[in-house]
Amino acid sequence: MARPDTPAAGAGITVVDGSQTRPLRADARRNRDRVLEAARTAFGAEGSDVSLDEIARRAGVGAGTVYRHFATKEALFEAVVFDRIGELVEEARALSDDPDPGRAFSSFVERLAREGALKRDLVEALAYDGVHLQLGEAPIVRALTDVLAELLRRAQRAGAVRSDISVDDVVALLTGAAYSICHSRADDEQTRRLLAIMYDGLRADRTAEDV
Amino acid sequence: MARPDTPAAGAGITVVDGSQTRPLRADARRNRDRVLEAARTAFGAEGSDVSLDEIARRAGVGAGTVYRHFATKEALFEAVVFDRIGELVEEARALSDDPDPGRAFSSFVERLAREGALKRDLVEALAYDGVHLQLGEAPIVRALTDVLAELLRRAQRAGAVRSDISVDDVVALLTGAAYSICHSRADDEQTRRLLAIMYDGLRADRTAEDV
DNA sequence: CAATATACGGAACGTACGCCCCGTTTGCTA
DNA sequence: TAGCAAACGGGGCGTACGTTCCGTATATTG
Repeated sequence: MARPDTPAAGAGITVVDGSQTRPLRADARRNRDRVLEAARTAFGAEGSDVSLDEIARRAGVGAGTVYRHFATKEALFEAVVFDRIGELVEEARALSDDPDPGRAFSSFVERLAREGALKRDLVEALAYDGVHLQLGEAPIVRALTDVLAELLRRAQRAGAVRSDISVDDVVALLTGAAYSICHSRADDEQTRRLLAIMYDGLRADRTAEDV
Repeated sequence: MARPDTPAAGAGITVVDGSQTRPLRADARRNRDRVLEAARTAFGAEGSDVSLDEIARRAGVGAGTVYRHFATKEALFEAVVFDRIGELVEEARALSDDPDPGRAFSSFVERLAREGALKRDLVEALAYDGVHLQLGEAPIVRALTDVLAELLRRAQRAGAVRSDISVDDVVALLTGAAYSICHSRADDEQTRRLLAIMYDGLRADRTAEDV
């Protein structure tokens, strides 16, 4: 992202929400969806440094239209990332009372890593949190952390995962795994191996005696 | 990096080498060293998107001076990264006939991960290879791969590291670990834990039966 | 110390990008 | 269908950055 020095003094622009005010006009609604979809694709494939003009072009709208729906490029990026995180949270919640906590944890770990490996924006958001963005405070991120913590705690209690690690460790590890997978253009076989290594490390019952 | 569309048609600029032609003038030599040192610090701490003007400023020279020694910003970046890789290769070679192959491998893995965690340029170079840069062909990178392969092979033969992984896997894993460590601003304790997890995964003698 | 090749600094150029403005178009309402 | 608020598009502004140019300064040589 570009870290603009001018903090984008928000003009009276229509913002994300949409409640309270009257519903969007039909074309506005349609264009907003198109922009979001184009942004999902672009940010997912190339990360946050796709230009806004490029996204507008792909969405088939003008740049001004994008700004009518999202106050800044960063707001658009956040909207995309929050969407993705929301989907993940939902999946994680569905797993959180699985009778096999070890399996529940491992399948979500794999899900998250694979999703990150495919969607650069996710990795960027998780990794650069606090540097370019400050999305750490967002409720949806909190929700992800919480549900992941729950999965981890249950897996640890069941003895499936080593007990000396925290949610932050898991997130850091997943971020790194996703990063390396998507940047090394790993094929399916290599992806499988990398995830296996990581997961073996996570469940090791011994504490680390060396390294 | 900025991926300039104009491929910087090299004017008759003094290039890295220095052999064959008469030695640099004293001030030129000094400035070149200053630039390299400033670039090491800047690229190491912030990655390749530090501006060239900023590097020149920190080195106490003008932008023109930088270009007299390095044809493009990318060339400067490469010079810094190659330097670092060269140092690592030297260290790896010193370990390559260690009587304990497992320890030799693990200590180099830790060394590389920690170095990457501290030097963003390294992670970037290793990860983005082929995307922004094409440093994969460089002899020094080849040398790193080779010596790492040797360390890995010996560790595997000694039964210290699982046998189903390749050098590429190790590099990808290390890149990811370094990335997550330096971006999550992990403290020493967390760094230790992440490396422990990774290394436990690497030495697991079982093959991955799940995930 | 004079002469000269070498190197220096920083102003200037071209480009890319985030963001805003405004004349024009379009969906909604009566 | 007429009138209007809402929305559109894309040209334009300011900035940042990579790179080049050139008038000036300095190390080197005899």
